[in-house]
Amino acid sequence: MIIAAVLIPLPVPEAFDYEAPEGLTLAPGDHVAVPLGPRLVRGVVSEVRETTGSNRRLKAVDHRLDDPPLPPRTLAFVEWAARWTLSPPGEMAAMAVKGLRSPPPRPERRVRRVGDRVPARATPARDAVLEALGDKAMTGADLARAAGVSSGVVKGLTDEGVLEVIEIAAEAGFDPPDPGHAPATLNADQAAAADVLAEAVATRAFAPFLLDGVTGSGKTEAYLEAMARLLKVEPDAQILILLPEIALTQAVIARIADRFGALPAEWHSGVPGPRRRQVWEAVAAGRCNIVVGARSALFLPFVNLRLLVVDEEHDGSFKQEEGLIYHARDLAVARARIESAAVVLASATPSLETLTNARQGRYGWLRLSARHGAAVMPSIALIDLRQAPPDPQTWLSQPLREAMIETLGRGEQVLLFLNRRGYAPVVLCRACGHRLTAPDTDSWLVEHRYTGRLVCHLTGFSMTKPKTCPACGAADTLVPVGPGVERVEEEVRGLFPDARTAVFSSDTVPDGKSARALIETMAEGGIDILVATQAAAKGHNFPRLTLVGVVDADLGLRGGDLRAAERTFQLLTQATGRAGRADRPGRALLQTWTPEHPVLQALAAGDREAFMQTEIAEREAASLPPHGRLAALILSGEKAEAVEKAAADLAAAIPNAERLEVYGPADAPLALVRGRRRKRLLVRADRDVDLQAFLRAGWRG
DNA sequence: AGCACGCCGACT
DNA sequence: GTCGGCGTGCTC
Repeated sequence: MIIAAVLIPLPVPEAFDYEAPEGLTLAPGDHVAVPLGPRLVRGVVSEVRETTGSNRRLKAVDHRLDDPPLPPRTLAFVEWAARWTLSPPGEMAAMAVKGLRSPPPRPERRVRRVGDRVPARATPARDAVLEALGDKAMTGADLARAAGVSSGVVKGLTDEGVLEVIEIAAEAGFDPPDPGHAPATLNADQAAAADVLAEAVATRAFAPFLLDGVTGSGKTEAYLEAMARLLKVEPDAQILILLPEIALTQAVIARIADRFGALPAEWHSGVPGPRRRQVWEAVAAGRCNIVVGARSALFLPFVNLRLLVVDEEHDGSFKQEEGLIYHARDLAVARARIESAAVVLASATPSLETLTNARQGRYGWLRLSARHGAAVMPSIALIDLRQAPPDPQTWLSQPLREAMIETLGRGEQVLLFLNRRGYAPVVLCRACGHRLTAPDTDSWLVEHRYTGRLVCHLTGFSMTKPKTCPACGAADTLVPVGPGVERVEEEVRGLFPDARTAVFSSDTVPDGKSARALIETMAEGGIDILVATQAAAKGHNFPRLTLVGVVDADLGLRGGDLRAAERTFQLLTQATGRAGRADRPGRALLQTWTPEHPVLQALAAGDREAFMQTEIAEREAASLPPHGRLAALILSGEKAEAVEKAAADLAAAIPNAERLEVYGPADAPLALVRGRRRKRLLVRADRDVDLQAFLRAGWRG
């Protein structure tokens, strides 16, 4: 009997076995419909094997589906990723075939002339239609518009048999890229990096790289050149470029279109379903060479994947934290290994993990030192707020204000960076000290003045600001505490009433279109002072921007997160890197209450290496990642005591084995979400311990 | 994830 | 006396 193991989109730990019915030949990667309880579900065959007699009665596969099968290496990657992330393999497989959920785009209906048939009765309107159409094929609507008549005339001619309707498959849009279309001139560093990459790709062996270069050093040109060389020799090669956010895809797509004279495929949650199917099928058929996408593009069915690029590899958005939990940067490296491909992790501020891999020689290290063109790195200085405190209820110190005056006086632009949306992060009652929080969640309500509401940034809950304190009932005692971008903008308007100011945050710029509009206005000099969150920190070039003021450089350093220092360093490097990109020197001023902090010292000195060294040494001393492994187990439930007990029982049940410790339970970072109490355990293990295997065994036992 | 079975309140 | 609430548990 032939048995097919089938991955089903269920939270079960393994594939289900089904009997392959007589006459149905199945292979791994095939899509099948299988009976599950009372219904039929879609699944992917992961394995086919022969057995003699079974100890268990198996149901039979119902039928095979007509979709292009998952290529063997894609399937291998899916199964590996499920094991690595401790996820149900069927759910990983479902993620890889998500693109097949919608039908392909509807074919376009066009009309054309049937032979030389003429209408029985000619009218001026009909003549105009036939004139406008000629021997082309057009959509009915276009034709009516071109002829200046109503669509009824076209329909009449069609009904009479003078015109016929034909269906044309919607534009597939996967033109082959032309590696020679518009080659860029590279500097020595870029050329060297492209050389190494191109050679590595040509060997068809797994080859991971860190592409390390400051903002503006031309990382993109370097990897585009490597892509061009690959495509020149192997026009069938496939390349995947992963970006941390959808907002960045348009810029990269434009660069690729310029360089290769053809649009790459785009893949992320914003792409409509029918188009997704088209891309999926084209990738599976090898008809599509370049894909630009967000993390889920990692699961596309490439058949000849030769190069992966993870741009801004340090970016936290690569980590998917809802539903299936995975880190796209880590999985990209795994996929490259399985595909025997090259993978490039590109960043101006690499993650400690990647930097450690480069230092220890596991990854090739490609360094781009020069900033492209004549621009120099901005000079960075700290403003010690203890020496120059802002006035009460204001946030800009005297030195920063003076620098703004100078900059504006030269007709240049200022960016004030504060990674905090809204007007004020906290609302307090002056009478009783009560802090307003969202219902069933212990996160603060953030005041937003533009919308006049109090908003929970975690759940999206919002309410109008109450007149009286919900705790003590006092009237008009609720006061905003601390600054958000809106409040800084208010201060700026007071200080510089004649300057044109704008706020850039996910509230003022909710979608890609408005973001592009605001970025364009800024780039053209239509804004003097931009107050922005991290939404504006990356990837944009403002030629007249010469001063970046960081309102609260200490913000990210509070709280005991493992990566707080690293993230702050990366974010502030990005933000300060906005200053002075063209021919004008830029400078950055960081307001801080703790100028002695190593992160701020390293930023001021422009010494990434020193900071990373210290940080790596600290992690090493504590055997924390990347020198050890760390897993967080979060338990949540309605009743606080029950969750606490379960967490304590679990902690006690985990043996404190050799080279492995359990910390906690303690309150999880979001201790109360939607009425559910959350507790967290941390499991730390040495680097060579198979933490996944340990955890997998743990929750079965 | 569905969709079952399984024990306790208001209805033809 | 039944219809139905959603609480556990299984699906090859």
